[in-house]
Amino acid sequence: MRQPRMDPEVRRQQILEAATRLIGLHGYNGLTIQDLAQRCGLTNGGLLYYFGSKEQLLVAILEERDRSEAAIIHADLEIERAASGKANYTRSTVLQTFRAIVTRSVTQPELLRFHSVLRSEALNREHPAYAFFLRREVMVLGEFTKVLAGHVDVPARAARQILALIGGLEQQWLRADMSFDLMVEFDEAITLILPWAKTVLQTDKAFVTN
Amino acid sequence: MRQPRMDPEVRRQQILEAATRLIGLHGYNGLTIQDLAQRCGLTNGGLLYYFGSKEQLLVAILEERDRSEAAIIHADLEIERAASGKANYTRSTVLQTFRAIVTRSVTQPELLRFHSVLRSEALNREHPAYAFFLRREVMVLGEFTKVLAGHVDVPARAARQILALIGGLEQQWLRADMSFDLMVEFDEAITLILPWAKTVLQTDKAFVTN
Amino acid sequence: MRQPRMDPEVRRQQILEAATRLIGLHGYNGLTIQDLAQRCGLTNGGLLYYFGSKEQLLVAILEERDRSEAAIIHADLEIERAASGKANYTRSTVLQTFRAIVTRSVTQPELLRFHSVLRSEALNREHPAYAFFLRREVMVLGEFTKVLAGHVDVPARAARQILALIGGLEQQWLRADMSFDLMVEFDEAITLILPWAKTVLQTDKAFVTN
Amino acid sequence: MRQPRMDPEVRRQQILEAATRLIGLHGYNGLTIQDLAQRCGLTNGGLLYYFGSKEQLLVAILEERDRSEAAIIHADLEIERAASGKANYTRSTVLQTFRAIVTRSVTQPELLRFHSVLRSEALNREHPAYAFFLRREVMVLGEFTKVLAGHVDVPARAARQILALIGGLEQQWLRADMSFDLMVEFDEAITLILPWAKTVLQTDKAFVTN
DNA sequence: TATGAATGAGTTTTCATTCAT
DNA sequence: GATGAATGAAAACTCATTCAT
Repeated sequence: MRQPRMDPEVRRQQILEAATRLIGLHGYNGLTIQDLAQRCGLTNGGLLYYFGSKEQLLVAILEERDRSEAAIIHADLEIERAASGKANYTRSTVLQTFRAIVTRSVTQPELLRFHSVLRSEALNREHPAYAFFLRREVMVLGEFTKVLAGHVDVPARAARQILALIGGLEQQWLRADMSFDLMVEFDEAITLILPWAKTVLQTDKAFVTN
Repeated sequence: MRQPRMDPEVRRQQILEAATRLIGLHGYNGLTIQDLAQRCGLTNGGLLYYFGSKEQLLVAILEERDRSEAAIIHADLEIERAASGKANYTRSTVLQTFRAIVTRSVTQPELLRFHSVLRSEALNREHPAYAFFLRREVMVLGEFTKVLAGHVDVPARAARQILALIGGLEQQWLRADMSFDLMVEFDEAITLILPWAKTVLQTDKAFVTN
Repeated sequence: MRQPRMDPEVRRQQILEAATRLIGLHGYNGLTIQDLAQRCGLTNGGLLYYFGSKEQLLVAILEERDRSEAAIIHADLEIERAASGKANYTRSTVLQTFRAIVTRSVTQPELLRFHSVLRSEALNREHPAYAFFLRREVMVLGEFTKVLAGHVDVPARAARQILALIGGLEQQWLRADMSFDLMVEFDEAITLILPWAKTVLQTDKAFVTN
Repeated sequence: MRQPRMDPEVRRQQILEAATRLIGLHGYNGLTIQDLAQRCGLTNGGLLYYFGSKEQLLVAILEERDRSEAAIIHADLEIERAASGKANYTRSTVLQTFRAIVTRSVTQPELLRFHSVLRSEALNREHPAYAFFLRREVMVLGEFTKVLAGHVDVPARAARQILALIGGLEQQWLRADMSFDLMVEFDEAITLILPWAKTVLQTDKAFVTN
């Protein structure tokens, strides 16, 4: 027993993080338990002790993501609207909803890589993450649509467009080795759909700065 | 010798097509020579007789794609501009350039799947298709930029946006099992960037109909 | 500590019983510590705390069997003969000796399964139960031979035959999912070797009934 | 490629034989592909090339057995009876039917070991050979019953007894390391059920000798 | 009395590849 | 122009066992 026995919760997190990174590099199919275990400093069996199987490991990652993401975003929005008492969200909130997603991608490119790669791999109905990403896409589109209510002509369509823009720009950003400013490009792009975005952005920034 | 000895070129094409389909389903990592060979009605060795190795097979597919795609698009454009004698492309041509891509995706969803899946898998520098897709993205963005000259404020940026929109909408379309009209969604989306698109479309259609 | 800390002796018995059942199903090779531990509601390590190793667990089961079986049979017989003062056993005792074995199998089919399966698996010299079953077969044949003295021409041969019949019928009974009356079949079979068996049986029964 | 490429049919037979021997020693659960492959002078994969999986290997063995056994016995019997024109078999044939089985066991102890061990292991409904041995036992009992018609009071019962005797004696023989004469013991035992057996045996032998 | 993390060896199976025929 | 036997490496997973706590 060479491995200096770690706090199990810490170890779990360590594994999840390493797995997320590796899937971001090679996809789920390209991930090998052996490689992952080695990078975590344990044996094959030692790793599977935590998650039982490769697929369950994936599920664990996705669940973790779900917890830390969708829930939070949704909750934030609800609170804001409840507080305001109005039917629709403010322009600032709408913009922040979308920008928050991109901000996260910029600050955590490994997570972005993970999503970008796995999401495409999971286009196949038999992929273990297929259902997850299908469900999630429906949910995100729904959420976007709600958020956009009152701000565009056809909210569902705009939701599609924004989601497409985010995903598409992110992928270009990764392929270009993050050599352009994703945030700037997104801000420009969102202006196509929400023409008032630029003004709001400047106002918000001014507000923050002062 | 069960296999009724086929014309080698036909056989090659058959293999390439089957491989394209399978990569569209499982990615390059998920593709197995065994599976592919079986579906082509020949043995492992028989298949490798044609392509030497799995990676060379991938290269062959990509080369084939290159030939049948970029070349054609580019050539068409050049011809058009040369004929017109002007510096910029006509609105109709610009629109057709982008629509042609989407049209191809709609009419050949298996090719779309192949690109969608492989493009993401190839985000990794070590992936055998990494260089291909990097090169290609640069080229496409360049082409788009040129085409957009004189039609938008910042052509390079619009190129980015259009490419992102196409890729993003395509992926949504695949995940939704092609249950919405991709062409319509694209036409709506392109209007955000090229406000005159709708008019041109109607005119063109009228022209075609009459 | 989920397990409600049990009386260690009770726990030991619980483990032995579960192990007996599982070996009856999958043999010793097919038994896994993991499975056994789970069914006993404790962990791998917890189980091995009791028996040290898989092989020692098997030994423990066999010892337990030895204690509760051969010993008892043998003792009963000795008492009977000592009491009677004669050199040979009475017909009733002879018959009861063999019937007792079958009765046990009928009333405890899980034990029968255990013996049936393990006995065959242990035909291999390297099997951890090889010596046990070899010793035991010699002993049983010897016991049978002694018991049969004066009742058949060649007691050792009859012992062989009876042992074969019991084992063979038992296995048929198990394979047929206990769908015929093993006791009846045995009583009929034993009559081939001990022609007076039927009469004795009827007399004994009459005696019991009245 | 160290292995001097063998005639595939010969290789198949070699594998089947080695597998039969190993299963006779360790059972199906105790058989490992690795061990088997090594003894055949091939790698794991090389072996599985022939049979696909461990279970399919077992199936192949059982099918081979079926072909070379039941079929032959049955055919022989039918021919004999058809030739004689009578409803029942002759005493000599009846006896030969049973003796043939034992003879085979004596001359091919590895086959006997295989059957003895696997038959018990396969008492479990989930064992891959369960169905095979169930079907086979039903068939054998049926065959025996037919053969015994006209020669004993209750043919089905006698069939049971004979099958039990054969199986039981065989197992004793194996455990005793073949140190007694199984054929003799069987001939003595069958006399219990077919009292004329001894006479027939002597007559047959005399006939053969003269 | 156990648990629970971890090992090391081994399991079946898969895969890309090779090469004699 | 292919087949078909075989390899070698690696895949995911299992298992008996160990040992600090």
